[in-house]
Amino acid sequence: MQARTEALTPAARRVLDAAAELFYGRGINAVGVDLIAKRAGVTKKTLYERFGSKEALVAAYLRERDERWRAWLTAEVDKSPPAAPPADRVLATFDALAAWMRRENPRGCGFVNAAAELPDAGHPARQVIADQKRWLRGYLRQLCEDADVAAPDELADELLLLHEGATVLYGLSAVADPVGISRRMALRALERAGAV
Amino acid sequence: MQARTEALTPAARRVLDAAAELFYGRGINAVGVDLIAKRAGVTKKTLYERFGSKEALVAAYLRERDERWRAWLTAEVDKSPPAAPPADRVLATFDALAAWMRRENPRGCGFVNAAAELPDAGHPARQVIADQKRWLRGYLRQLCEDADVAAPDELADELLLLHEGATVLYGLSAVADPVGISRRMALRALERAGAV
DNA sequence: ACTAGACTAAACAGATCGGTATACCCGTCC
DNA sequence: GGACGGGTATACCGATCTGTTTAGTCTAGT
Repeated sequence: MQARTEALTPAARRVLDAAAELFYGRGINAVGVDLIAKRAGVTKKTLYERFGSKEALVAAYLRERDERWRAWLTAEVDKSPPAAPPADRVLATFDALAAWMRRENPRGCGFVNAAAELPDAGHPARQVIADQKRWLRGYLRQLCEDADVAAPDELADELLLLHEGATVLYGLSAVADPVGISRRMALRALERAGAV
Repeated sequence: MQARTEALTPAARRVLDAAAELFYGRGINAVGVDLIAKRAGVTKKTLYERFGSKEALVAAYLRERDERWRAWLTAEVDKSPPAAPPADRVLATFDALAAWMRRENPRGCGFVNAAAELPDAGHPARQVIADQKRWLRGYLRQLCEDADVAAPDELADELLLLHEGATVLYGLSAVADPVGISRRMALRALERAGAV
């Protein structure tokens, strides 16, 4: 019922994989549990025994997506050489974002898309979405502090806004290289804050 | 069938109003035509005679929302006194955005939300969404040119990204004053471009 | 050998989906 | 006064929605 990401049964694993692909690719409300079960090679009974409800499955999908994104982002940031200036780590978040978009985010941020489809404040997925954005802002703020900028809170807000703006424009194919634009603006913000 | 905004039948007018409120408030896929017809005090027959299909109704909803936004934005920008520096007109777009969000965009950009729900590239609404973003970028670019900045295209990209970033963060309630953050960054970008 | 857990197969609710059909009412314009 | 357009009311279509039920199989651990 709880279905933590660790220790999923094989069938539950396939359900979550199928759900992730379908929810992200077609939208949450446009995908029924029958289709998910079929794609996973699983009966609805199993799906409901493992996840309890569609709502909970949606939340599990977002939770795992969040975990993957955090792991990817921190790993990419930690690749920058220790000798490099700490501001490079901030810029690395934009390079990580660009690669992430190319690889698994062509339709824009899964969390923003989910929020668009789930207006009900009581939906369990809303909590996951809020956590995701809060974590990212906290992470950016920490990087700013490490770079010894004057006002880390303000800069973190700006960087978060640049991340989100780039992601949504990427999904809309409205401009050629939204992440490049964001990175350029982030660099200027860092310079202004005396971090580079 | 085409249902242009001008010259709508009284019943069609009520249908479009009801559809706008429901589509924006609950999401497009979560709202059925039966509910829209009921809310409008209209039969489904009338709805289908006026709009032809749900797809077309969705497109009409977005088209009208776009018209309202354009009218609002240009009117607000044109309020800035003619004697003021042209860069003020660029900043005025952020003040207009802030007021718009407060008044009728609490759930974020209706176009971004719609795009999240309509992955099918052939959906008639996709065209409306693309047009909306293209128009906004063109408008921002024109304001930049009027302000005699060095690279109006680059600046327009940046401003568009700030608009979108602010809108999505507003919808997620992730930071306190996203439009304020955007406006602040826009001002710096204008200064750097020599427009102020 | 027994059992608990993970699973399949298939039918069944009751509601709602987008869309269509039939039949009728009423005001306006010619 | 007759045609016509805009509208109502109601029923229907097949498909799909989330979720449940009954019945039974297979496998791993003790």
